[in-house]
Amino acid sequence: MSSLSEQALPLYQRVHDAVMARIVSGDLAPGAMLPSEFDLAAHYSVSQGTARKALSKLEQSGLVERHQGKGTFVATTTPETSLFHFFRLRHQDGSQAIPQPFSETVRRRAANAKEAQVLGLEARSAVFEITRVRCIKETPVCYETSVLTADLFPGLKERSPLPNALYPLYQRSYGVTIVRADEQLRALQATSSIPKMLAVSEGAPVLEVERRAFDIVGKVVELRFSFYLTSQIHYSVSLK
Amino acid sequence: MSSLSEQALPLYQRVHDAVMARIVSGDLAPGAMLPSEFDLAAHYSVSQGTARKALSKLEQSGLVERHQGKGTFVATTTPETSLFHFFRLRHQDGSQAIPQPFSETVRRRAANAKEAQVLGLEARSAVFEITRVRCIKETPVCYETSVLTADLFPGLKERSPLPNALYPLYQRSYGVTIVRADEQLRALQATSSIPKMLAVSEGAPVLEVERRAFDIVGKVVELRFSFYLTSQIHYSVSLK
DNA sequence: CTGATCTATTCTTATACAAGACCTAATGGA
DNA sequence: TCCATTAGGTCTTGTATAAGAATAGATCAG
Repeated sequence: MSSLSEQALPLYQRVHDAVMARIVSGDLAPGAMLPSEFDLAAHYSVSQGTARKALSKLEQSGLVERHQGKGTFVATTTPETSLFHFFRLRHQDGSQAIPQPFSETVRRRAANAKEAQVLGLEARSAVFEITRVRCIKETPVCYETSVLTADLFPGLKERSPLPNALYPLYQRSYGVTIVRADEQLRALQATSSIPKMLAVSEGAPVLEVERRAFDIVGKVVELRFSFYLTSQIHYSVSLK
Repeated sequence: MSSLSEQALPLYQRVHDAVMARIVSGDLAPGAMLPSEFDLAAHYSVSQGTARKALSKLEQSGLVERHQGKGTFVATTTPETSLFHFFRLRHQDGSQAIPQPFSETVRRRAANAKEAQVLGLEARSAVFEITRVRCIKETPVCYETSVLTADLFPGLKERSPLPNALYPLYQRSYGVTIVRADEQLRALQATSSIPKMLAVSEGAPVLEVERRAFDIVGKVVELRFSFYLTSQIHYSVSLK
């Protein structure tokens, strides 16, 4: 039997934590099948119902998917799911708007003070900076800059051009799963390099989105600034 | 025993649906205590564990709150909860920004085409229009217009001035519980009456938020347009 | 190739006991 | 007598287990 050391916690919680640790560590990769309820139960010396409750908690938090008769699997952040979750742009008719990459630059540089603080790094640590302009039907609508801890993404620069959706890349190639993103939105006037990149006049209204993307253990992995033109599209969110 | 007619559904699902119906109908009002697991079990001729599973589902969806040793209660949308959920404004330091009402007008008028369609009304049905300017520290930061189906909120006009948070009022005085809100955000230039109301120059960038607020059965109850100045504050959202 | 059967999985339901909250009445000291 | 404290009882939800049903897929006989 395996170690379920931490006393005082309910059994199902301890099993939950143990399985979650295996997922977080990468021992159980996305898409992998988990042990069955009975196997888990035997392994941790609990009943099937208790193991089941642990798995149900993991399912609730979206970490695993369950299929009757088939098994339980570590959730895969498919491109679709990722787009659906973190691409908040919609056309006026409500359909999802997916701006296509138009230009892209990836460079490695030292983090500035804010970036180091947000990403939890030493001052002036190495980061990757991804700058992209994205278009909808030939019209530029988005200018965005993503900053990543360089150590977590070795060789990222050589992968350019990067795919439209970055998070599936993070997960598949680097084992970094983005599960949450906090965003701050403001309306600004276009200044500095933005008017040129988005082909609008100086002072035009743009929607600024500052995003912090978190991995499975709650660490900030990416700091991103996006600037959107919202004449044809809008940012859509559901509060519940 | 009560009717659990619908066959083919699991027992716990049928109990869940039956209890949910009582909540939706208002038979069990917000704050009311539900029958205990054993009472429910006896009433519907199932085991305590099955009744418990039904209640757990209701808890997951946020419809009820459970407290060990005390009981299960229909969830109350407290002012705090409401603010926390639907007030998305934050100061730069991340603390919640709560703009205070500065001026307010409430009038009854006929719905325009879009309002009638969104609210699911006949063309030109009666609606209430609430227009407010809100301030943070004497500075106007928000201009908003809410449109409500008049039939659902009798005597609303006479209640002016309305409280800062409207949703607790909807719930306590009219039995309308807001559980979800979809929002569309755009960056616009201030035009028409907005520059005057918010004391900014024509063409200044403003954040427009178009909100549809849904009640417990998924019906749109309120259509709201808000215009924010985002120099001191921002709109904050967490995607997960 | 088709259909029956087998096997492995999750899902549903039930039962027993543990733990927490609260009320009440007994207790004991001032 | 009065009042605060405490112990017990009872009602509540929480935790753990077990047995059987439902589902999906593989296997095998014909």
